[in-house]
Amino acid sequence: MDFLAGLNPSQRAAVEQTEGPVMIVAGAGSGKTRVITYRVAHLIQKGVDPFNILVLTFTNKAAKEMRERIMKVVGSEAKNIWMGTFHSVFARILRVEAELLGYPKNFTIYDTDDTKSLLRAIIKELNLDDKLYNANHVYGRISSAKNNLISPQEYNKNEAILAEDNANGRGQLGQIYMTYAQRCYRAGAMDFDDLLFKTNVLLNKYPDVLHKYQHQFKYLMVDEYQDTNFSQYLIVKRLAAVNENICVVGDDAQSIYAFRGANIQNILNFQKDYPDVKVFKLEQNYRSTKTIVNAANSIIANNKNQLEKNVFSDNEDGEKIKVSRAFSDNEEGKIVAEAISQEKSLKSLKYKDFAILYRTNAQSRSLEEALRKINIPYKLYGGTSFYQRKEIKDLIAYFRLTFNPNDEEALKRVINYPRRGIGDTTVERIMVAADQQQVRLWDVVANAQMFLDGRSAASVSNFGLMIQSFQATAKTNTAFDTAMHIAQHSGILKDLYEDKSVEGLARYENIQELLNGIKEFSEREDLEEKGLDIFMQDIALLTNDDNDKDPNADTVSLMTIHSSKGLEFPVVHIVGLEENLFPSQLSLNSRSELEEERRLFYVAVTRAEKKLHLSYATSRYRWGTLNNCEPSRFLDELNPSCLDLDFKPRSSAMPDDDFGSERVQWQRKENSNPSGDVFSKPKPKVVKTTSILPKAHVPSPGFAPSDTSGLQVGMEVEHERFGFGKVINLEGNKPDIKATIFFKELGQKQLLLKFAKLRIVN
DNA sequence: GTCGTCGTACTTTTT
DNA sequence: GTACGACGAC
Repeated sequence: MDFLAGLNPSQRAAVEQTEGPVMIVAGAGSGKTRVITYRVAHLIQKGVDPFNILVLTFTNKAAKEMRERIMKVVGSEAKNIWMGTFHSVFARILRVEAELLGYPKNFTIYDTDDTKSLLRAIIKELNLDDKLYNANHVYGRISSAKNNLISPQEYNKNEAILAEDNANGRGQLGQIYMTYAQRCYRAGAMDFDDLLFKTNVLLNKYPDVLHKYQHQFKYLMVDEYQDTNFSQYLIVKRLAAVNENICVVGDDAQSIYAFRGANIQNILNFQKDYPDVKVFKLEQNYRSTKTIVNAANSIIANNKNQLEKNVFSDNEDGEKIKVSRAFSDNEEGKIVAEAISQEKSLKSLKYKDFAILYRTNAQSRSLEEALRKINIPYKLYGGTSFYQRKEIKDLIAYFRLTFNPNDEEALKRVINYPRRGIGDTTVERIMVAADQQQVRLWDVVANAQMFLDGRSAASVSNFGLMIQSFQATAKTNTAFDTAMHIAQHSGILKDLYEDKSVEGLARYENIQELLNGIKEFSEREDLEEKGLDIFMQDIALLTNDDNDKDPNADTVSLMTIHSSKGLEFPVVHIVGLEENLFPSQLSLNSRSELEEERRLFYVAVTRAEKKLHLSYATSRYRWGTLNNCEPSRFLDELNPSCLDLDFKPRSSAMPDDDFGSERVQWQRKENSNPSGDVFSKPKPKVVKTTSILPKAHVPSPGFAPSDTSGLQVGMEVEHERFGFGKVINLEGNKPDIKATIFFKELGQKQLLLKFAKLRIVN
């Protein structure tokens, strides 16, 4: 157990507390992965059978890395741990139990594209306005229903939901949801949310099944618990109900997936669910410099709903955070690229020590161009992953159809690709026939002569025979041989081969690559079953980084902040710090959404080990047009003593020269932080300000001080001169209550309530 | 039934 | 500026 010696006291305590409910609140960079790894290793060394351990992670990559690290400590035993994402682990369980729920073991997993395409079809069939019933919107609505375990039947009985839909003029949503669920069922398909929803159904409806898994998983661990939704929460709660050996790990400050149903309350309320929970806080950040940790703390202090913790660093102070201003998105790219080039040679770093993080994928373009221009190698993470490419999905659709001929989305995708004379009209007829005769699409295809006539019957029939021949091939051949056979006989390989354009060539190569991947799978020695059906099982759950050809290549990393979670880099550039971009325009409607954006910024900042660069542009192309941009409010929230600005005031003293060298000053630069307290901000000098930063506050019309006796932490107030701010602390007794208020424009100030003239905003 | 052009919506994040 | 779906011509 010598590995325990390398842990600090709180890490070690968390590792050694193996029994009962445990919550580990792990600040950014506090060695969370280490703790989970060692905790699992410790369990195994104590004699717990790895088959009895279930570890749920947020990404496939995290699971893979963790397994490898555990393997280094306890050896190959680690292979037997149940470890993976919620989706992959419960997909695996659902395949075993599928028939109880009326699904085939080979059920298809519909990805987002399949789901949307099916929804579009349903909306069309129901003769609904596809603008009002936008597929994205409908999907979101159904997804959130499922994540809250609301079935179609319950949806259609729920007065509140129906009233809301009706009020929005979308009274048919319940009908769409119902139809969608039926069609998925008929197709033997589950979407992402179904994997969790149906698991809940399974565990709820079949006590013996629940009992089986409760006793199988004697020890549960959930990573990134702050990002779990209600559906996931309930699965965990049910599974843990017998042994209560449940350990959740997370950081409320890094909860960034509420937009897709994650519920931050899951972690905030864990102590209520398990009153005898042992809580461990990992507060020492080993990753970043003091400057970076302090900056991160100053950001997150603006959020109110938090678990109390004090993240600190014993590392060196490090360099200040460089803030750059560009006049356009392209210039921003240039600034970043040049900064990387310079810093690399100055500090003898490698390209892979650098990461560029942005809010939206669309921002990558200008950065890529700038990097290419000065020959900096880079790697783009995220974006369209390998498995989302059209040609890959086409071939996979044939595979899907082979193992699940009822998979209607796959059928529609390839029934006329490559072209075989089965046009929209014929497909339409097949669907109508299936509806009228109450049979599945595949039944119509397989018996085309019974339902269709003449020419189209022949081509559809031939298509059906081809799929049946694939099924026969699959029965007796390895994954690779089957895949190759299908690629050839479907005509896909030929079709792509004949396309001699650059894109066509790339598509052909992608298919080759998929086939190579399947070949490798076929040759694996650690698997008992190597059929193509096994290879196919998790394919819808694989994402971008699964196809990382050369993880050690020396390249700069480009990715969204969301996908950077869990990673770290010596030097990080966060770009596009502009209002309406970061924070996103769509998040400005509510406090909770804005707080999520702020946590996102916190995540971004805490990726950096040594040096952080921030940048924004004053204009940027969006939707093909040039837009003016304001700097992000998040810049104002950073502790100014951590910053190093590359621009000076655009005040009267300094005439504008040109865009590039136009200098603006951040007024707080010079006089920062006399007290040394990272949160206290200096009294502002009254400076003639620019369009960018603090304006002298003009009180709202009719400004009048409120009665502040009922003032509480979290309230928003307006001060006659200091402007708007939020109460972050109250101390002392009446009448000498002292309020700590974080002013939007000026930062943190302490005021005696009996003197301050404050108007309570809300 | 197929191919091409035009119009629209997209830009939040992903299992 | 792109990508996809709708619609019309052949």
